[in-house]
Amino acid sequence: MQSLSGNFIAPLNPYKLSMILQNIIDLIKKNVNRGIEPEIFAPEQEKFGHYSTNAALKLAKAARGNPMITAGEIVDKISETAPRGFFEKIEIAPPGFINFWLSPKTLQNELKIILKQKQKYGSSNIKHLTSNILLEFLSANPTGPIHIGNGRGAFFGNALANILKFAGYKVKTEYYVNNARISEQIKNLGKTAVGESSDYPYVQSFYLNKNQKLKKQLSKLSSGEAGYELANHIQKLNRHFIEKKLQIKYDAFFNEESLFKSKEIESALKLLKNKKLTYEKDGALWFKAQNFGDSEDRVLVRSAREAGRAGAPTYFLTDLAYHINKFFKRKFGKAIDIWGADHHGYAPRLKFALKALGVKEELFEIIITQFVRLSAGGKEVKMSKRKGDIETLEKLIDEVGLDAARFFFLAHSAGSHIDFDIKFAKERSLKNPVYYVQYAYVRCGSIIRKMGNGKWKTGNLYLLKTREDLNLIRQLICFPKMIEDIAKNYQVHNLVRYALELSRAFHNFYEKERVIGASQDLAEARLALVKGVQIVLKNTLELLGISLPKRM
RNA sequence: GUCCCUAUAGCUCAAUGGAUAGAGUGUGGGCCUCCGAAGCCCAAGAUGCAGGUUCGAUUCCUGUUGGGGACACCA
Repeated sequence: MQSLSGNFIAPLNPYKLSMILQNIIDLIKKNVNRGIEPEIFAPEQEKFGHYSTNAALKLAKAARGNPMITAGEIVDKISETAPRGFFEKIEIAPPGFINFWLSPKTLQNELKIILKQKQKYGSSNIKHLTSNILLEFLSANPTGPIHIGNGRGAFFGNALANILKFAGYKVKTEYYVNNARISEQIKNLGKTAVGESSDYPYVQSFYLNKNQKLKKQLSKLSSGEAGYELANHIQKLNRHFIEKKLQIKYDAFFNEESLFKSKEIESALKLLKNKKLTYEKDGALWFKAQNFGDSEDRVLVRSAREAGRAGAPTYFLTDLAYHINKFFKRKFGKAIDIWGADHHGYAPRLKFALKALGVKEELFEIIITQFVRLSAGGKEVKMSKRKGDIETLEKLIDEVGLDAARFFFLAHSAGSHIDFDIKFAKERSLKNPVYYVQYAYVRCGSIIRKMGNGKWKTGNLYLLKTREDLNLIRQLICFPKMIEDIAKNYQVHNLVRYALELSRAFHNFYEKERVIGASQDLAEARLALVKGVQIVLKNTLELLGISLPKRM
């Protein structure tokens, strides 16, 4: 049986919860075999305390010991060295969990910190090692409107960027515009515009019929130029929609076409050739993807197999040049791409290529968002740009509202398929849980408004000791750890669930306890608590991009 | 055929290998002389199937069945 070594470093007053928890983790880690990460988490059930750790279970497993005995040792060590009065109770529960109850004093101290830090509560300004991140998301093709499926990437990317920045990372957001003149989709778009083909049948009804001037102008151009001009027109409309209606601002829009103007396509090719990663076959130039684990080699430059396209770069090459630009020209420390599931099969080759060029695997992450399956009254609706039956995101937002749409998309993990019934979207939007959260915020504001400004002191927080009081504080103080976790695991939907849980704790408090009408001392203390809830709800909703109504 | 995602309550979704699998919605029943009832409380209701690893599996592995998707010198 091993015993614990090392000391718990007690922080000075005022107690800082995050430091104490970190100390516990560090103490445990010192005593645990490498590769085992003990976890401290907020258990779902109240009776398991404010925080809980499985450290003893992990430690005992590694050492083949008895978890209950190991837990006892850990508890001895912690209670020996923790600041006096920090914990109310520490308990060991079978099969070996250690449950911590913070003392009312600790909880109340944390509330003081919330009131003091306000909009900064939960944020961090620690300089992270993998700072300077480029986050690319949405990047819808400029050949049509933003559709409902794009909504996932849009809201997810935007919220993730907010969270990463809040957590202290340096992040730039970017939108990649696939508008290269040489690409087949732009050419086909042009042919459709001048009436030489009908690859994009909705172009007439969506764009040209509404804009005769543009139609006339395009008809004078070659199909290639018409495609480029139309793509730029569509992109302009899409960007306007993204910025004005979705209220998503990007740091940059990057044009695919610019990679040709700057000759970065050629230099990317040169780089690959110099590293001997290419070969010629059947008149095309190939990347040796198999050498890096891909199932087959991939074409970089086309052969004359398709008339008129010999020597043209594939999308793979332009996309690779774009990522070379991210890493080597602009020198981002890390790139995160958010892609729709229809591109998932394409992810490996890009990863292999960047790996071949020396980019460490963990510095290039691709997050795949799964499909949104559309139905109408239970019947599935197929989205096909070609057929012209497009369900635009704009139409959806006009029907259900931006907040409800955002909340719905963000509530689901990126990797899960979601079903969306258009027919019931509006009806369901009235029951959208976003209103549950916003209503909690409105109730906070209502109490604060009624109490009036300036007439009350912060109050004696030690009077907050009912079940509802303490439970509410318990929810509040989870916020910083929540942010920290999401910045690492990108599980944005956890923040949505947190918003719901905090709101629930508040609604419960609201039903069972009084603020106005309590004795003056208690009313002051509860007012402070309500202000704390308002602060954390505001921080949460702002990160998610949900509006904060004063009245509903 | 190969590969990726997925299967949890009537429906839509949660659950970094942990404790009695949570919410919303729907269904049934309660709560406003009291800070806004867009709220609160109570009830019934679920891990596709078969094995394996583990003190412990919704989670990991194998097989199987069903759903979605990708397999271009399109993007």
